[in-house]
Amino acid sequence: MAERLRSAGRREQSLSRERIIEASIELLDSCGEDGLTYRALAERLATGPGALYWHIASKSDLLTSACDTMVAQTLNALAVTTPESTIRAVALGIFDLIDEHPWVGSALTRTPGLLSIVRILERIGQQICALGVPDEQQWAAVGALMAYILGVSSQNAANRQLARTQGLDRGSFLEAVSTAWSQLDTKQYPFARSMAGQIRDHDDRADFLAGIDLILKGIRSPRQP
Amino acid sequence: MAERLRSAGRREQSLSRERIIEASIELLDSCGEDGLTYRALAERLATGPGALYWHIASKSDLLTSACDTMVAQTLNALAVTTPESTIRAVALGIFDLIDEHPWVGSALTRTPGLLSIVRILERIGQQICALGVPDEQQWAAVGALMAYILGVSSQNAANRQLARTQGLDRGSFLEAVSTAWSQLDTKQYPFARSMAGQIRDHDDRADFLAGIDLILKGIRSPRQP
DNA sequence: ACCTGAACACCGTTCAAGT
DNA sequence: ACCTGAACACCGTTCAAGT
Repeated sequence: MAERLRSAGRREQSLSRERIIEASIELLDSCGEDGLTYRALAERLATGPGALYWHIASKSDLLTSACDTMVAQTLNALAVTTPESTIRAVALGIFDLIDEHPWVGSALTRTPGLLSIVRILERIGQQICALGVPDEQQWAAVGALMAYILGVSSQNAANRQLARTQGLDRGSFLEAVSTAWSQLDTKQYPFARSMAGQIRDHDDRADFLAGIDLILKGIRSPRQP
Repeated sequence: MAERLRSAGRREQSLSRERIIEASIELLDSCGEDGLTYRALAERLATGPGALYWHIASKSDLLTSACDTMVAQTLNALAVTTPESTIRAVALGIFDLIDEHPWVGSALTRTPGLLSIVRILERIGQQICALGVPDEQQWAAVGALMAYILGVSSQNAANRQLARTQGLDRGSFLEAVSTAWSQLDTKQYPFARSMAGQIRDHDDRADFLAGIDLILKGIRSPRQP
């Protein structure tokens, strides 16, 4: 990646890839995923939509880059300690990132091969190696953790977004889900019904970590008997 | 400007929710997620876009219903045997469903609270109960499995879609990813580099099942020492 | 009740024309 | 090299008007 001049002291910044991505993140945070349009972005940057195409290849490029900026920031802020607690820290870091910026979740799950994905995978992979997991089991271990982290985080983000769409806060939303589940047919949905109560009071973050520990336990435990 | 040459196929059945969903599934399968538009759907059904709104509330409703139809079909086709092998069967059933119909993956992960999600959760939950998992661990166990199944399946579907976008078959796509990873910076990405070789030859389905077994192992193993 | 199709209010993206 | 803004080819959705 060729570096450009970093003398950013100018008062009126001219358009640049960085500035566009920065404005995109602001727009995504304030208006959600649907709020990011070239027209709104152009207005915010006091330019025309066509100008953006000089710096950004497409909307997908824009979303991907914005997402990668956030992920890189998050990962850089983490301290590295023991392997297992580092894995937990990475997991929680991504969970919180997506919780606060739901659009990161969909960007992350929609486009594979993303640099962001490799960044996260690398962090976790190094810890899996440090744990002494045999070579041939490393891929499965990292794959399971990646899928779980991205899967739960995105699901959580989607939940919040759905709640916001319906104008509910977290409590009322869970209450509504709980009620809906408790009214399911007893014969067809006994398990979902039995979970209805737990849904209402559960702590997303704690449950998320419990799942991570479950997978770590599977990774740690001896080979299948 | 373009004259309509297509003699609209006569409509033998009158419009109905079921017929619209059926046609949507055909369209989604043949043209992908972006191929489902009200205009294309209306043409296929020899009607106008407005007519569809009499039966379907919105596009989101349409996608959700199409997704639910597929999931219900898939789950109904599964035989129930022992708890663990039933969980594996559900997991593989969803994996294959999403592999063959990638749009199901994004519909499933985008909209939570979906009936489809409850259907899958119920099937898995019943098996978790049958395994004798203590009440207070059931939610974490089911949550981990759900997240893993939906996460990996959707990631896999996204990969295939990306490959198709670039006009590559599965082999060439994995080859490309493998090459990209092997060219990453050694200092920054040692783990991803070391996985580059394995990526090329790996079997998605086998890896997916390996992850399921990893989680099942975690569920089975005794409480944290 | 159900269908029609034009119209509305948007999109992402392109491109001749400017500086 | 970089920016402008009108224009193109689409969207989902609505609605007066038909049967």
